[in-house]
Amino acid sequence: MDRRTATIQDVARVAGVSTATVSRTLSKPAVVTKATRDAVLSAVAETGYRVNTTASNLRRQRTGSVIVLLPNIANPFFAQILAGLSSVLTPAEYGMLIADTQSGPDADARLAHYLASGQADGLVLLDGTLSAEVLASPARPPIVMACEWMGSTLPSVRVENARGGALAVGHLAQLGHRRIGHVTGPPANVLTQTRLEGFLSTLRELGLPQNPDWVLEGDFTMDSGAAAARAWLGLTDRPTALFLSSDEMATGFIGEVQRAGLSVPGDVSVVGFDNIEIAQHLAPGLTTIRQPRTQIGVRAAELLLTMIESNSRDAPSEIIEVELIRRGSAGPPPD
Amino acid sequence: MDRRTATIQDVARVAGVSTATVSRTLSKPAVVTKATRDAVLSAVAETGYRVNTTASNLRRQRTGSVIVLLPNIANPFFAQILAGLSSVLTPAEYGMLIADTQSGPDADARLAHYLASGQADGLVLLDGTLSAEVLASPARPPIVMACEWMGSTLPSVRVENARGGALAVGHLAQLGHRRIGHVTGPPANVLTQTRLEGFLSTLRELGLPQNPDWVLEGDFTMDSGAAAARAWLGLTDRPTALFLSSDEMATGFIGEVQRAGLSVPGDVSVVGFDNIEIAQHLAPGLTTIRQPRTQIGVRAAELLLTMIESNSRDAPSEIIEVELIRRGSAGPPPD
DNA sequence: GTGAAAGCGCTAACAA
DNA sequence: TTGTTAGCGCTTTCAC
Repeated sequence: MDRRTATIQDVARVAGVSTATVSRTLSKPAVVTKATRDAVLSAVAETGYRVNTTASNLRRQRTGSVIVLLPNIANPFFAQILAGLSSVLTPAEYGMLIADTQSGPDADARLAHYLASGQADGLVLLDGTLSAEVLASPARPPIVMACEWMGSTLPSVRVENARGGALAVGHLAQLGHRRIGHVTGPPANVLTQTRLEGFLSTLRELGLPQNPDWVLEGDFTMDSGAAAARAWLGLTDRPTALFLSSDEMATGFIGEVQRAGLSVPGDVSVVGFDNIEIAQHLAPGLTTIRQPRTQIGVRAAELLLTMIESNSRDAPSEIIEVELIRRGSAGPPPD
Repeated sequence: MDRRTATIQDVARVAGVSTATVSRTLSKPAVVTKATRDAVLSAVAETGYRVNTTASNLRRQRTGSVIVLLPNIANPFFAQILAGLSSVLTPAEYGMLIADTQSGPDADARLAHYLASGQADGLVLLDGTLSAEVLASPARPPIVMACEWMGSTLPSVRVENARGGALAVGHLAQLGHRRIGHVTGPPANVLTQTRLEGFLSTLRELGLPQNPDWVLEGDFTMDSGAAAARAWLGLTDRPTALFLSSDEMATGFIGEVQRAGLSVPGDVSVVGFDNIEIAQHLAPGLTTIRQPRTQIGVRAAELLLTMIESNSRDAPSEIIEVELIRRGSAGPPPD
């Protein structure tokens, strides 16, 4: 019993055919006669043969993998998109290589590296802060954006972020709020911009006041939500409701407000964004804008595979809808 | 300007040397003269050459990637271990391939497949429910377990799970509780077993009552924590404190208890396990057992790389310490 | 210190 | 339908 794994040569010898026939049998079984197919398959079983992916890839001038570039794997938000990506890529026999842009120093350089390296048949970008020039690379593989990106014309799977902001404000206004504030994500992030836009334009449409003091800066984390709560507590002229650009921030916000002895929604109404798992387990439940993250991953992967297989660098972008989820954290304003 | 990327041949031609010299210059620069090294490096710059990893791997009989087998990428718990793994594997030029055992039907078969496929230089297992026999595979690559696994003798990075259970019970007992319950993870899971053991043995040591009605079954999710809360509410003879085998469950539990109009820790004290991010943002903050997940990933990756590079199938296992984090969710029992 | 040459294991023309 | 053959791009002896 040999320690080394069997090669296609071994199978060919055992089956009494050429290596080409073995290869054919495995990749397009219809093209060989049943007799040879049976012989080959039993030789495969006997030898325990598995194709050597590396050799196959080299010969076929492909890599069999897709690189996913994201800011932070540990963020549950991305983790769920990854799950969606994986559910499509794995069955299609593509490996998913994950590159964390936060772990290294220069994210742009990393991207440039991956573009040039030829280490992947395609790229999925989940980081909206990368610089666009990098993509000028001449022989780059197909790329799909799974987030918004200012001024990019790349094929993308995007969520109706502006509409999410609009839904949030609309809901709060309908509950009777007129003094509505916002906690943003990190300023450089496009999601931040778009949700803020939806927020502001809806205030305008509804004729509600726009007070710059009521727009607080966050960075999507729970910590920054808690900080926003402290800032809100310190305002002399507090808004009665807040739309926060992520559920994580909303969670941190609510916790801090409650620890200060105030009540949600009694003293302040809160609407988040994402509908992460915890939203329904908080007390009160978190009213939020649902964005289907697994689906974003699934569609992005499908788009990318289409591009890879048709050897195209372009594909129709896709918009994924958001939805308001009503729970207990938003109610009528205090009299 | 050619569309195709430059090969080692192109570099050799431009530099006026052989391909062997180019290869040497790039892998062990010390072995060539400064003159040739300079010529080669400038030719590399000029042509924009990058080594073709696939070809290199084929020639060197390696794959350059590590497979990580886990139950569910979307789980933030695993996501953080992945971050740790990635922070070691990426700089070492290993790709990290992620295989989700939940997405396919037969996890054991998947594992067997990966073991035999030769698609990776090493494996990291994060799934404690896989069957041990599968590992009998003859020519398998190095494997590291980053979780406990009944009866396995594989090199592993483990956490002091039993001690965690003991710390939780000890803390609650010290606060004055004598009626202490437990919410477990899924029964098949080894973590479940070990934490339960720590829980039970400490009750015994401290002479506290062991009531089977006070041990509720969960599955680590927030939903199951909420369900446990409903079960607890339905008990005629309620424990005054609970140790839950995950922070997610504790979060779901607290939310549901609060929605029922009761208070934590006023009516019931809660201790979780993990110290996930939200623990400090709940109101009250969640008292819990900290396990350093990123570090688990880091150590597992380091262990695996050592094994790969020394071509060994064995390595000393490692235990990572846990720690009690005191916050507000555990207090004295109600009189 | 450097070059020539032999493959790693596979697939896809092309020929038979 | 099947076999022959020529590489994919690289690394590594083995000579010099």
